[in-house]
Amino acid sequence: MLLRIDPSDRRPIYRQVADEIKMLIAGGKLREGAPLPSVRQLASDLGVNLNTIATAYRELQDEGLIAVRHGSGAVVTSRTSQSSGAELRQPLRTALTELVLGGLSRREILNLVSTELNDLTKGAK
Amino acid sequence: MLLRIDPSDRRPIYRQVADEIKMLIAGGKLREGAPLPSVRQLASDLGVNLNTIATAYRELQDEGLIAVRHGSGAVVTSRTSQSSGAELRQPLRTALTELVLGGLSRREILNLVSTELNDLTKGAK
Amino acid sequence: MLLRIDPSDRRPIYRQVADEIKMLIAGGKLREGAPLPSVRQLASDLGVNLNTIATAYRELQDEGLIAVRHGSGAVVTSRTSQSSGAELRQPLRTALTELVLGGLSRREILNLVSTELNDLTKGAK
Amino acid sequence: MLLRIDPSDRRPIYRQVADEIKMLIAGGKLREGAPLPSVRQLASDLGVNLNTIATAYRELQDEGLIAVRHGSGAVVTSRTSQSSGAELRQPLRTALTELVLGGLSRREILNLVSTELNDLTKGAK
DNA sequence: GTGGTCTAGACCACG
DNA sequence: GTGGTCTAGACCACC
Repeated sequence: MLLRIDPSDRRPIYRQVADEIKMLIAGGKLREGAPLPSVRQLASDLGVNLNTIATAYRELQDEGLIAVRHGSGAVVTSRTSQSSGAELRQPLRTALTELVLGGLSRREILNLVSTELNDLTKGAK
Repeated sequence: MLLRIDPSDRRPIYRQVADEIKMLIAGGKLREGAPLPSVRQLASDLGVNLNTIATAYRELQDEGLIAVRHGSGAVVTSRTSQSSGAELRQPLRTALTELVLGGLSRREILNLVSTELNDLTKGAK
Repeated sequence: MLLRIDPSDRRPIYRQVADEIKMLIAGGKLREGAPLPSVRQLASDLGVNLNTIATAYRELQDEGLIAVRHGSGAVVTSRTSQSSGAELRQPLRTALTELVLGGLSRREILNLVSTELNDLTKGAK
Repeated sequence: MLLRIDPSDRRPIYRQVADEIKMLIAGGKLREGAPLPSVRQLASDLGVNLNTIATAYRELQDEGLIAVRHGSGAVVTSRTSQSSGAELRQPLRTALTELVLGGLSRREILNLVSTELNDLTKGAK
């Protein structure tokens, strides 16, 4: 499992971890049933506390993306509940605003979105 | 200045305020030189603490979007410092990941992005 | 013995097994003296670890619902020790609280309880 | 805020706290907008760690029962999302099974449920 | 003042 | 082995 955390990122570590795993799932790199590394293993790999990873896994579990069982680790599940559209659009709006302020044209932004969507699924089996 | 804060939004209030002002600037509704309401005035309008608005203005100032002068209020400036590409792309990636997990197709996402970009500049003078 | 375990159920497997057997006993489908499958047999049927079933049987034994003898399997017994009222009421309270928060009226809840009690004994010989 | 935790209860402390607050909300003793004690205050009152209470509050927040904001504490909100019926019935079934095994008759159980529903709303303004 | 996050370390529950 | 919970204490973010 290749994950990287960035200390300069303003998101808390547990969320960075959860978000990266979400990307792997969204991109098809982690399919339903795929096992995730153990909390201890991943904590050791990333050099963070065990509880930090446990919090990340708990968030993913609450969103229905993984199933965690006591003696047998965590596996990817298909998402059962879907978020409402409104909740999904707010972060998109914020991200697009920053791009516009960054000087990108409408065309450049659409190209960037297209590129990012490709990257997301790049290398999926 | 029409701003609305949403208590159910998970972002802190100061960031909601900063983000909304950013959208107005990005959409051309607030152009260079346009005056912003005073910290005191805006705090009163929104019914929030003075420090909350001050923090929002400080963030905008740090990003080079507004200039704050003692005694003469704040005005919109053209952005001087450009963020690096990586910083701009990370929130976009997170937003797109959620859309993919929400079940939207590539085409639907591109349409949504297009719509949001239109909304951003809707009504700009 | 028809038992089903649900991976998406938050209860540990051993408790799901114990709870299902309890329902069979409470509903009269397993009467005093009825033999239970061996730990090995049930573990095999359900595809779970031997220890998991052993833990379930131990819990049932601790509550006086079954008697386990080396070499001769387990049989249902009449319960000898009665739990105190407080211990029985706490899970009921929690369950009712969730129903109320779920928006069910008092009448709807009483109907639901009645239905569940019927289901419990449905098909008992 | 009168809350009690029971060390002999098998539920973790954070869940006991969350469940008790849920009962107060379900019973109308804590209405929409009512402020909850601060994390530190409640932790001190109950003699448990600050993080334990924070976990309880986070669970309530995730269920949409309270809104927690950084500088201004937690307040009760109306629940927005409703759980599905299946999830609500499983704990009820388990609770009823224990009552049947405890020797209570159908009539006694219905009376007990009725009593508990009364207790839940007892004393609500 | 408020809550949020992280650490180190302990002990328990589960399979 | 696995994850879950709790503690004590630290530091940060928000209002």
